[in-house]
Amino acid sequence: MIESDDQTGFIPSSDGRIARGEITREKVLDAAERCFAMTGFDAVTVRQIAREAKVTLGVVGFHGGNKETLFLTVLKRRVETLNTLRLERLEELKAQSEPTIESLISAYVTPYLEIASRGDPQWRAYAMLVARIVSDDRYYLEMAPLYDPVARVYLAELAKLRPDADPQLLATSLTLTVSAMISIVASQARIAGLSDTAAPDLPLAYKDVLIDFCTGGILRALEPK
Amino acid sequence: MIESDDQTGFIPSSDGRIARGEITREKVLDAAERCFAMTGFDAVTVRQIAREAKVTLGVVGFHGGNKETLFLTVLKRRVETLNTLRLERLEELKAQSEPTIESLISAYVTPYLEIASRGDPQWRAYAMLVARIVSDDRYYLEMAPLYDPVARVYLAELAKLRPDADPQLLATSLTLTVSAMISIVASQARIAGLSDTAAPDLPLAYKDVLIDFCTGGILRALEPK
DNA sequence: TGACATTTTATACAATCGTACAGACAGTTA
DNA sequence: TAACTGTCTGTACGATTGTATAAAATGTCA
Repeated sequence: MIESDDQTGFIPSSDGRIARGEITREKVLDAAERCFAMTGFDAVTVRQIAREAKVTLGVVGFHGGNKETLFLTVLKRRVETLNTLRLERLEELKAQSEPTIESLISAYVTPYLEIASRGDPQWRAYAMLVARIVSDDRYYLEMAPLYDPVARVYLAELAKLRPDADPQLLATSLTLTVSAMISIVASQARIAGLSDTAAPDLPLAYKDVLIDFCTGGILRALEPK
Repeated sequence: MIESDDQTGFIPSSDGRIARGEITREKVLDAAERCFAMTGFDAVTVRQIAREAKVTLGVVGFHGGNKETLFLTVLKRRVETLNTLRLERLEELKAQSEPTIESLISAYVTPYLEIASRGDPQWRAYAMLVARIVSDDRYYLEMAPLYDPVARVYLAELAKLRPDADPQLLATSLTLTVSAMISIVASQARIAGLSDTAAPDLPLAYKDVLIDFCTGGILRALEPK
């Protein structure tokens, strides 16, 4: 049904070092990323992914393995990038001046919003996928070792600013911040629905509200009674 | 395999007006509620629901209809109750004194936390199910007419308190509040994971932090720059 | 009692699922 | 060229899916 695309069978042998299937592999991972982001793990069919990637069924298995393996591969593929962005922002922050709660929140939140707002639909899909799995405890055990370390770094910075604050209160505050951040990307339909005017669709447009909301929230939550 | 239970075939014919299958119907809906809450729509099997309800496969279809119909029935079954609770709280509030942002947030958030903290595992399951669908735009169109009207009532109250605030800012603030509330129930594993101490598992225990966080957040988000 | 409506059982069905694999194909190396 | 490795196609498999339905069971009512 679908005509063979331009690059079918093309191999970048100029270098000779790039494995022949590397391009196909990425097509598969990209397609899987889009599919999983759209409807979640269970609703997605391996055949759907194949169709989306414009490859045959067997290729998905060849490059992606198990459906579950494929899912985890997709998730882990970009974790490093996001984590690095967050840590870099933090370092810049600390190099310039003393961090504040607001600037910490900004440093944590901005990379994710930027990723979700990029032109690249692939990064946007990844952002939605993250939103999907973060709000589901089923995946927590699998995902915790990937994301929590960076969260703990930020948690430590918050603790430096509020040495007397209850650690559990700090953890809760950060979790609430994360879920607020996530909902900017995941619940855009609801935001647009409750505003009667057409709401902007780029997550970055909500950056200031989000940062204000989370900063104000943390400040008040940590305030000694 | 499973022995016939105590009440198999029992009919409350004392009244005679209660349909014979009403008990079975509720067993099916309850089981479906628990299953859908646990893993979401797509991962659940009609046969799983039947097993959970301790009825045969056909009974699920007889009382619940389609899998999708069953899902919607389960969702709609308790909406009225939750909405009423929220509106009652609001009325009490307005009767006593002038509402504040904090008291409004409390009135909106508390019923949900209480429902999720009840001993009744069924209500708890419903709370988790709501958390699942709220954070998924796939269900928004179906759910908006059920939940949004009450949200709009609260939105109007907020607007009364801050007449000059941008309506879109108000809508965003409320959405962030909702997602924070939801995450208290849905992301308990993550909260517990980031706190190193064992965190309490009753959502109501987080009521104060949540209200502080959301009020502080809204106050700062609405603050004129 | 016997006709009746409702509920439950048991089974069947086509469709689709994830996975596996033999063979065709392509490009590299000897 | 021939052997070889990595990639891809096509198809097949058993398992499981959602749904439908005939027949049995159950309780009601005349």
